[in-house]
Amino acid sequence: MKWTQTLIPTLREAPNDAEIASHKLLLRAGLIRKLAGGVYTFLPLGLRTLRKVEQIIREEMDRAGAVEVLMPALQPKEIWEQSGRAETASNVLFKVKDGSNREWFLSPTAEEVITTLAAGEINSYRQLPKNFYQISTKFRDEIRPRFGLMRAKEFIMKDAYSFDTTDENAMAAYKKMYDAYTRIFARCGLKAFPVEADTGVIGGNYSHEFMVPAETGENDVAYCEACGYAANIEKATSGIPKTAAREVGPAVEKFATPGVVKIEALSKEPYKVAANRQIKTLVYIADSKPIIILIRGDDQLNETKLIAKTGAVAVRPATVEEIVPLLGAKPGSLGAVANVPADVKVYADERLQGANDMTTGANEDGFHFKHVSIERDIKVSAWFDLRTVTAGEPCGKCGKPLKIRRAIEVGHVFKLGTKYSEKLNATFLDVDGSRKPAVMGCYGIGVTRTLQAVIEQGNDKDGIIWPLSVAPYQVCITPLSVAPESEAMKLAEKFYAELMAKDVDVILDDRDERPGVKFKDSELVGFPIRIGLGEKSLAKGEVEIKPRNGAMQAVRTEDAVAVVMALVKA
RNA sequence: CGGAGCGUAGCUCAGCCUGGUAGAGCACUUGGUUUGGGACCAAGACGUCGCAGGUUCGAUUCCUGUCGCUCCGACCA
Repeated sequence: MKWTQTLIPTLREAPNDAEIASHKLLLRAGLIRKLAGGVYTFLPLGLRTLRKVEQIIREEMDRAGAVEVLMPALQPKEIWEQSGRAETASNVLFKVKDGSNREWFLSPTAEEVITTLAAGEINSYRQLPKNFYQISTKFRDEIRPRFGLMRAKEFIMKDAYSFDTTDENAMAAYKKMYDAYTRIFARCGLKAFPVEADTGVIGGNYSHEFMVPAETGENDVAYCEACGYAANIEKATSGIPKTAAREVGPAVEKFATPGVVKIEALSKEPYKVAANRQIKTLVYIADSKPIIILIRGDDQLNETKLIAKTGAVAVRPATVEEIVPLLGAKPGSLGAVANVPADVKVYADERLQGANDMTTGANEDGFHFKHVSIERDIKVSAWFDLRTVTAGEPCGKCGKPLKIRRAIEVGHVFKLGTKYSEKLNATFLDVDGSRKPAVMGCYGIGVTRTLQAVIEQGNDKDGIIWPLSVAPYQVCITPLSVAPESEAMKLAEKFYAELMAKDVDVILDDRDERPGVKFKDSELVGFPIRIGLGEKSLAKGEVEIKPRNGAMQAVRTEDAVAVVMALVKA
C-alpha cells in the first residue's frame, strides 16, 4: 500500500475525550474515529489490525475443531423470553421495533440463536460433539461506555458454543477452548493469563476469564505467585482464618453508643471494640425481598458473591426508608440479634462461623449489643463465603500471600451445562434411545477489546509498538525523497515490489513530507520494521533498518530484503 | 441513575469572572525558501461560540432548561 493512497489521519495531539494511553493512540495513529459515545468507525489501518486479530482467532478455532457460522444480529424477542434472559439481561439489551410493531433485540451474544439452531438440526448423539463459532458485531446498552473500544455499545466479539453428549465430553470441549484461547492471546503478543471467574448472567457453573494485566483494566484479580492460583476478585477466596474463638462470655448485653454509626467509631475510645470483633449488618433487597447480610467488621461484602450464592437476579442495598420500618433502627445501629422479622433471611459470611464475644447493633438507634455469640444469639439462615479478598491474605491453596492487580478481561470461557438446551429444547437421542439435553459450553473473545489491549500493553512515548502478528503493516518503507527519479524512491519501489512478492505486508510512505514527519508518524503508528532510505546512507551503499522496538542497523542495499525477511520471520 | 467537569475552527485551547458581535498554535489552500527527527516566510480559506428560552438597547460572556462528551461511583456477559 502506498501511504498517499490510503487514509492515515495521524494527530499530533490526543483528542481530549481520550483518557488512557491505548485510546489516545487508537485516535492519534488514525486507527479509529468516534461517531458517538461507545460507537466507532474503523479506519483502514484499524481495520487491518482488526482483521489480523480475527484471522488468528479463526485459525485457532478451526484448529480446535470449531466450525464458523454467522448468526443474525437481529433476534426475535420470543427466544429470549424462552430462555428467561429477556428479563435477566434486560438492562443491556438494545430493543427495536419493526413497522408492524414486532419487537427485536440486537444481539449482545447468541446462546438463544445457536441453541435454537441446534434444537432443529441436531437429533442424534452421532452428530455430536459440535462447536460453532462466529465473529460478529455485538450490541450492548452499556450504561457507561468507556475508554474507546474497551467498553463500547457496539463491538466485535468472537463467540463459540459447544454441544456435547455428556458432562465429561463438555469438559473436554471446554479444555480445548481454554487451550485455544491461550494460543490466540500468545499469538497476538499479549501476556494474558486465565483466572477463575464468576458466571454472571450467562449462567453455568464453571468459568475462566483471560486477563491482560493493566492498570487501566476494569477488573481486580487476586493471584498467588507461589502456586499459580488466580481468580477474579468477584470469585476469589483465600485461606484466611475464621474469627478467633474466645472464652464464652456472659449473656448478650446492651450498651449505649450515642452517635456511633461507623465500625471505626466503635473501635475507638471509649468503646475500644476492634473491627474484627464487630459484626457488620447490611440490608439488601434481593429480587424485591429484603435480606440481611452479616459480615465481619473489618471485611467488605462482595456483591457478586451475594448474587451467585443466593441465586438472586438482582440485588441492591436497601434504602434508609426501607430499613427503618423493617428493623426499627437506622444503618449504624443494625443487628440481627433482636427484632428481626421471621420472614427475613439472614445470610452470614463463613468467617463469622463460631465467632463469639462479638459486638453488633441492637436495632435501636444509639445502642449496640456486646458478648454476642453468633450461633447462640443469631438465627442465621445460611452461611456463605461473601467477603472480598484483600491483598496479603494467605492463598487458599498454598498459604503464601495473595496479591491483587488490575487487568483487562479479553476472553471468557463458560461451562454452561444444560441451562439453555433444556429451555430451548436442544435435545438428542443417545445410544440407548433416551432423549437428553445437549451439554453446552460458551466461549467469548472481545476482538476489538483485545486489539486495544495489545496497544495498552505495547506502547511508549513515541506511539504504538505492534507485535508483527497483528501490525497493520509489518514493514514501512520510508524514502526521504519521493521524486520518482531519485535513487531513494527507485530503491523504495524496488523493495516494495520485492517484499510484496514475498507476501510481506508493506506500506511505502510516498508522502512528500520532511523526514521528521515521516519518522514520527511511522513510530506513532508503530510499524514493527522501518526501512529508511536517505542520501547519506545510500551514498555508502547502505539503507537503515529500524525495528520499532530495537536499534537501527545499517545494511548493504543488496542485503536489505533478506535482513527484513529474517526479522519478519523471527 | 447519583457525583464532578467540559462543550468556542478538523485537533489542542485562550477569551467569559467585569456583556459591545471571536482569537492563538497545529492541520488545510496558494506561492516562495527549505529538506536526515513533527521547517520558515507571505497570502488565504475555515465558526449558527452544542441547542432552546430568559434578562438586556445589545449575550460566546449572566440566568434557566435541554442535548452531547469525559471522569468517579452504581452497573457489566
